[in-house]
Amino acid sequence: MTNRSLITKQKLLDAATDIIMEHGVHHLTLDEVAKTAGVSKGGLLYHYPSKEALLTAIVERLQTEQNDLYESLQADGNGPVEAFVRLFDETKLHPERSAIHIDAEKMIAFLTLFAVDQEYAERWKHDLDTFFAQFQQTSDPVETMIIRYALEGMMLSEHFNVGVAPPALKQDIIARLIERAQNIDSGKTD
Amino acid sequence: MTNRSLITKQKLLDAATDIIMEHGVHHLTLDEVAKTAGVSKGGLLYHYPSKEALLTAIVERLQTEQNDLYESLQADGNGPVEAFVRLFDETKLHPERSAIHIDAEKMIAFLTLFAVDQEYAERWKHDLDTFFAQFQQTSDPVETMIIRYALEGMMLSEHFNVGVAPPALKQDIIARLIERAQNIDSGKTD
DNA sequence: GAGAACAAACCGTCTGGTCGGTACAGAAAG
DNA sequence: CTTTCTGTACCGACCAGACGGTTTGTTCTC
Repeated sequence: MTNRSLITKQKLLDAATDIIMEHGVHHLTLDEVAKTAGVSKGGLLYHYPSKEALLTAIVERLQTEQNDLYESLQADGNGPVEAFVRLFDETKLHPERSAIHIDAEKMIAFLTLFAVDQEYAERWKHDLDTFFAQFQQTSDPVETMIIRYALEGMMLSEHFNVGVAPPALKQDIIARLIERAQNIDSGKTD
Repeated sequence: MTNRSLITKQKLLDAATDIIMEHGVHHLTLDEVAKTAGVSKGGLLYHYPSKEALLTAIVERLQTEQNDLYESLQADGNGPVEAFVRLFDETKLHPERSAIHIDAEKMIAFLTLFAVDQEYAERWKHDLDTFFAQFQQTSDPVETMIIRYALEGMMLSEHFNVGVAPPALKQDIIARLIERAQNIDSGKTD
């Protein structure tokens, strides 16, 4: 795996992610990905021998990026629940770390792939299950799950631009979620 | 529109919804819908002259079903926010009203269609925006939005069966959401 | 029997994937 | 130093199947 090869692969994954985000999976064709990445179709299939391999690579990159960010947020002193909340507002908090930043929109790409084919969901189900299992071990599992669900619903709404909250309200929502997350992390049962 | 025709149309919409729910949009082909509904492809296209017409009909049915249920919940004495929460737990609350019941899973079909093609989202964006606008007019817009987002995130999780809460925990979550919804509807600012 | 409701063969396009070939960088050979 | 060889990276024409939609014909209902 030379450096050149690695760059091309990144370009392809970026292109594919962009297409999903901007136009929806329906437009995610091999020709379109290759064109967007500035690579020929043959070049694409040289690196990712099938569409499924490409999709797998997308999700795997999202997975590791998110995990890295989550761990760095915890290393910064955030509790597990608060770190999760800040995952969704990372852009504004640490713009300098944008290289490893996976924003809420990218996670949508994840969910979108799931929606297209249920079999996809099965493949990463275990990883996600173990990740979310910790949220049932906090000082207030009910509130923790509400926070988690709220964040996921929020990014859903934002992505499809349906019934979105005005920026000011959104800030208040995040603030309240962070406040509650801190309470949970510090063991207060409210 | 004879009675026979109406039954066939319902069968087709049911089949299409089922396919989306169980296998994902990728498997939603005209042949598959026709086969599942026990109708020929020609029969399908007689009623819905294009795939887009079929998809439109699906979403429109979901829209009206949900609106009907929401209004009947409000007529039962639930406040606007509480009614929205109960929308997601309707099966257990009013099993006898299952005919007009639109459960969380069906709403996923909605979102799934959006995921496939962003252009789809535009078509119903206005309707949804006006529906959700009322949630910013409650006694506690921040909490109202959190409740709404939480419910949407919850059905997302349930549908993809990813990191789902055990039944007992889920009950507690719904209970707490209803409690808060009642507070909001009754004007308590917490 | 007339129109509505449906069946089934058929067609054109789109798209995932194949395949033979090219460009080029470096190693090996002379 | 020049030539030859080799493997990586990439190109683009082409193919086969899938899928949306058409057309033509048949059956059911009134």
